[in-house]
Amino acid sequence: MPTISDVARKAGVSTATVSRALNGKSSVDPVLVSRVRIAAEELGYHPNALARNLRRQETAVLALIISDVENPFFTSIARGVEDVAQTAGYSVVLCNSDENADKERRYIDVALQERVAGVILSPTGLSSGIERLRQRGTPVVAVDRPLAGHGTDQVLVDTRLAAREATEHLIAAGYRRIGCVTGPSGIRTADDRLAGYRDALSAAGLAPRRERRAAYRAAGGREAARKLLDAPHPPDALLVANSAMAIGVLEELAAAKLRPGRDVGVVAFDDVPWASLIDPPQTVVAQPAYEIGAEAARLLLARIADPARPPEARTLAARLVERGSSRRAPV
Amino acid sequence: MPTISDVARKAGVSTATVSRALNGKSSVDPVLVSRVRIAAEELGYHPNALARNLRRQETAVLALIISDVENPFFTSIARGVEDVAQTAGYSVVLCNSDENADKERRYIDVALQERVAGVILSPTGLSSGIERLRQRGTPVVAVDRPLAGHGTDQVLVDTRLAAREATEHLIAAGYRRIGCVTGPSGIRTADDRLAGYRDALSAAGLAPRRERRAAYRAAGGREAARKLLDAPHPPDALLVANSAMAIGVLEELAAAKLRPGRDVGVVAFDDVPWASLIDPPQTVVAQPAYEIGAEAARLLLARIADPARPPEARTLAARLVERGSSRRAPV
DNA sequence: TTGTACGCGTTATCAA
DNA sequence: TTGATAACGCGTACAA
Repeated sequence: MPTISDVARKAGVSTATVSRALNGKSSVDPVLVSRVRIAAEELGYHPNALARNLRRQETAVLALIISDVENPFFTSIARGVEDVAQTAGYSVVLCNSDENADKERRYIDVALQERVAGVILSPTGLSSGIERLRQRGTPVVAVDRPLAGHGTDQVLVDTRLAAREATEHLIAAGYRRIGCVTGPSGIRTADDRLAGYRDALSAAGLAPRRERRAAYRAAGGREAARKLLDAPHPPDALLVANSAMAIGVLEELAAAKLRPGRDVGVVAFDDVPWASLIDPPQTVVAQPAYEIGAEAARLLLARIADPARPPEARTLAARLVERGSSRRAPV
Repeated sequence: MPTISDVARKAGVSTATVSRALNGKSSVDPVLVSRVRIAAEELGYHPNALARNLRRQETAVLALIISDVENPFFTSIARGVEDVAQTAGYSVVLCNSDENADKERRYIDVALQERVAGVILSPTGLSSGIERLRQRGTPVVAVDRPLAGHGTDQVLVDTRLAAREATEHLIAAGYRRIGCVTGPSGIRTADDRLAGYRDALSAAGLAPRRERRAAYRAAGGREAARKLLDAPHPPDALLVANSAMAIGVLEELAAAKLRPGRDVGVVAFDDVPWASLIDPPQTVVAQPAYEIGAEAARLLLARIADPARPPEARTLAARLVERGSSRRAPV
């Protein structure tokens, strides 16, 4: 592990000159520059980022804290963030909070301790850790879910409206006993999608509601669907708030010999790659995940560059993609 | 951004005592400990990991460099790594090399500069960057694909054998014109799966081979499938080397009105969550992705603890999961 | 243009 | 048990 002074010694110059030569800041004699370059190369010298950042009081790394690495929605966001960050010379550290407030707090602590330049996160809940970021002045951008208290940059989707439109689409298709499978209370997207569902039902004068909450995972969807189907007046259609849950729901429907688009209408959030592959193809609410990530990264970089700029909240629109699962078979 | 000396001043002790109190190393007067704790809390003190690591000459972060964040196989690996690392007090930095040697090299550089404690990676190709890690003495574990030159810890899958068995399964089902859709030349898994396919064909005395390489993505699968299907004697079954490619292949088959398990047999690598959801359910080669990650993390931690221990290469087995897509309809 | 010397925030050594 | 102090490796005033 050669240091800058090893290089200096080998090149016959001072450490200051090595630093300047390698960073191309101040003007250095071209002859010395190449001597330094060669020495560094021969020694296999890699500048110590720890020391450099300690000295510079800044890091070129962004932390992205998402709630589920296995959810394609979030990995698409990650790609968006990465592409933008990359071109600006930043690295991205991906952290998986696993929809767990404790893990989220731990990762925020790590981000704080590592002195990352900024944080992008999809808040798990009320998110206590966030205040410490604010207090330390670390730039933060919330994605997918809003952060309580204003003054935060955010990139969200009008998910309540999207849920309402999806439900209205089911109503328009002729379904009348529409149910909703959503995530845990407290997770904003889960609450908003449920609210949108209720909006549509109320507007259409439909009752009663058939609602079920469960974990944002396949097992949760399976469980919720089973309970809904076992109830006295089971739903004839389902709005599912998350693609992982949709897997469980579809499994449960198959087990009950209920075919989507014929026996029961189904619309699920997120246009995953396999949505058009299943039979029948799945009607989905497509969220612009990649763009959310890219936009969040842009916002974060802008704030790092100018901490005083007014906070921005961008809301992107989702798009209903109609496929076979929400059709209603002729009676 | 309060420092350790702010805390020391406020608690009326030396910085050394603060350090000791907060790290619980040496024995400190309990009274002082609580005074320090309170002072730190009130100040909102977060130790500067940069300074700490610079001093300690070590970091508690692992870098995981994978070739595709959007591939469920790799995100499962990530979870395995994370779970093991977490319990050992390490954080995991996830990097997406995107099957791109340049990006891989850049991330290896970052890992080197940030002085991470160790690296787990799925090598993109010949991987030149790796030597610099070795040379610097940074522990490395290869996953999914081997690293040229011995002396590296590795966690692999006997993917050639798995491909052979999958092909034999198709043969046993009655298919005779079996084709193979695999990834780019140079990516070891792509090469090995192709080799396994050839093994089976040779052993059964079947010819000619119907092979096609393309990018490990849906578009690649689509393109490969189309070319194979357009050929003079199109295949009656397909072995697909990757789940992303499988999406493209299935789309292409649907477009050609070819139904898996009836018109054409299909086996694909990786038991993705939706494999049993499509119609017919997809026969897959299930790789123990989570376990690969967990094992790699264990190996890495062991090497960090003891750099002198002999390198280990673990090979895990894949499992063929028979479902509908590889059945052969009665003639 | 180059070199000397200090400080970034910690932890570890050594005395007290 | 505690405190003063020297590193860790780098960037950058300041002086030459």
